[in-house]
Amino acid sequence: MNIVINNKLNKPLYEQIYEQISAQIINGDLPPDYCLPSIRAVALELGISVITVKKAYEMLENNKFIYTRAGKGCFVQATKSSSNEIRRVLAEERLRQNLDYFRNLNITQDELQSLITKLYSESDNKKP
Amino acid sequence: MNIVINNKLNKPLYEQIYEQISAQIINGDLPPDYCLPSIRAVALELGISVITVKKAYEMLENNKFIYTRAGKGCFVQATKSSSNEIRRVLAEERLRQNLDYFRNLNITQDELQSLITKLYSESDNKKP
Amino acid sequence: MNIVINNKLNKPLYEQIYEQISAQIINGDLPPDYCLPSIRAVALELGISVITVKKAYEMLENNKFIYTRAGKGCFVQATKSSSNEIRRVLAEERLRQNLDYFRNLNITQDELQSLITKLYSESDNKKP
Amino acid sequence: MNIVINNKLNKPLYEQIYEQISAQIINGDLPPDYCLPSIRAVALELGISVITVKKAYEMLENNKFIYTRAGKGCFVQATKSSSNEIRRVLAEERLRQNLDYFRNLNITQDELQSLITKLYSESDNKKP
DNA sequence: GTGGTCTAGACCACG
DNA sequence: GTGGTCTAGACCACC
Repeated sequence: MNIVINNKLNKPLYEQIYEQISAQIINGDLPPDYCLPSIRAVALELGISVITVKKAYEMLENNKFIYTRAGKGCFVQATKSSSNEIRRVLAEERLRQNLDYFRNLNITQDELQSLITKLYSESDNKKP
Repeated sequence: MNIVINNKLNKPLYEQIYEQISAQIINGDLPPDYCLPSIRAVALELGISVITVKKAYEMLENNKFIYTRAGKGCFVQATKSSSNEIRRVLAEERLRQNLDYFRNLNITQDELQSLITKLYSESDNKKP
Repeated sequence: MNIVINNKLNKPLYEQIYEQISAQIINGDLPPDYCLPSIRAVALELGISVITVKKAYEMLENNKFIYTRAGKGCFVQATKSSSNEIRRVLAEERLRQNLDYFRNLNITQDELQSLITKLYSESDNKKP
Repeated sequence: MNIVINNKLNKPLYEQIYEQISAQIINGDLPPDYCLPSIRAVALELGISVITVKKAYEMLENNKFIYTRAGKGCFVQATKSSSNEIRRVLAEERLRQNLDYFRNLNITQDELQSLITKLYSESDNKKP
C-alpha cells in the first residue's frame, strides 16, 4: 500500500489518507478482505499520530470501505471493491462541487475542456 | 450586486462572499471604481455578522480586487477588471487542485470530458 | 436537554450520549434546527472530556441526526425529527439483535410477552 | 454439540461460544456430567485460536456451568442443567438491559408486544 | 464564544 | 500483536 501525505496542503491529514485508501479500494488495487496495515504501522511510517490514522480508518468504516475487527485488524469490504460505477459517481460528485465556481467565472465548457487537456498532458509528461 | 450565501454548505461564509464578488469583478459585472455596498449594508441584507463581511472585503483588498477609502467606501480596482487572462488562471488553479483526486480514481481524460459535457448540459437546462 | 451517564455500565460514554440525544430528536423533544448545547458545555456538565462528547456528536452527524457548523454550533436535522416510522424501525432493529439469545434459551413468545408486562409495570411504579 | 460463530458480528468470539454452550446446558441439550469436546478440538473445528476457546470455557467454569478435571476434560454441572428458573432469570436480565432504550424511544408496551409477535412469526417461517 | 484538527500518552479488551 | 476508549491539552478557523 502506498500513501503520501503533504503537511503543507490545507487538507486534513486524515482526509488525505482516507482519499488515497478509498481510491485504491475502488480501483481494485486492494482486493476484498485484504488486511490493511495496522493503524500503528501507518502512523509510524508516516510519522504522524495513531489517532489521526484511526480517524481516517473510522471514516473508511463509516463509508463501508472497510470493516474492522478489534484485536484482528481492518479489512477491505467486498461491496465497494473495483467498481467502475462508483468511480464515476465519485468523480461526478467532486466535479459538481466545483461547477458553480467555474460558472461564476463565466468559464465556458470549451475553455474547461481545453484546460483539462492541458493539465492531463502536463502530468503525463511528468509521471511516465 | 448579487450575493447568495448558503448556510448548509461547509464553505466559510466569508469565502463564499469573496468568491462571488471577485468573480463579478473579473467578469466585468462590477466596473472599475464601482462603489461596493457598505459592510453593514451587506451584513444586514444577508443576515450575518459585520465581522464576516469585513473579512471578505479584507481578502478582496489583499488580493487587489478592491481598494478602500476610510470614511468613503470600497471601490473596484481597475487592474483586475474584466480580464480573460485572470479568469483562466483562476480556473486552472482550481482544476489543478482536484486533478490528484481524479487521477487517484483512474479517471481518464475522456471520462472527465464526458462528465463535464453532462454537467454543463444539465445546468444549461436549469438556468435559461 | 437531559443527559444521564453511567460510568459503571459497560457501554461507552459517547454511545450513551448518542442514544439519548438521538432518541430525544426522534421523539420530537428537540425540534428541527434546535441548537444543541456546545460540546464544551456538555463535557463540563457531565464532568467528562470534550473529546468524548465530540465523538457522540460526530456519530449523530454521521447518522444525519444533526448538522454542525464550525464556529456556530450543532443543530437538529429536520429529516429525522419526530418520526413514528423511525422509532419503530430502531426498536425492531434492537429487538432483532437479541432474538437469537432468547431463542437459544428456548424462551417462547408467551414467556417473553409476560416478561415485558412485568418489567413495564415495574418501571411504571418507579417513574410517576 | 453445535456451535456457530460469526466473524462479522462485533460480539467477541469467546462470548458467542459462551452464550451458545451455556444455553444448551440450561436447555438440557447437554446433560449433567456430559464431557465437552476438548478446547483444542473446538478451536480446530471453528478455525480459531485455542486461547479464545479457553476463555469461553473459563467463563463457563466461573459461572458454574461446567467443572474441569485437569488431564480429563470439562464436564457439565448438574446444578444449572435444564432449569426453567434460570432460563427466565437470564432472559429477564437481558431484557432489562434494553428497556431503557425502548423507553427512551417512547415505545409503548403494546408496540413492543406487537413487534415481538412480528419477529417471532418471521423466524418461525424460516426455521421449521 | 463555537467546532476542527492534531498531539502524546494511558488503560482496556481481544486474539 | 491488534483495535477501542478516554484523557488532557494544544493550536487553528470561524463567527
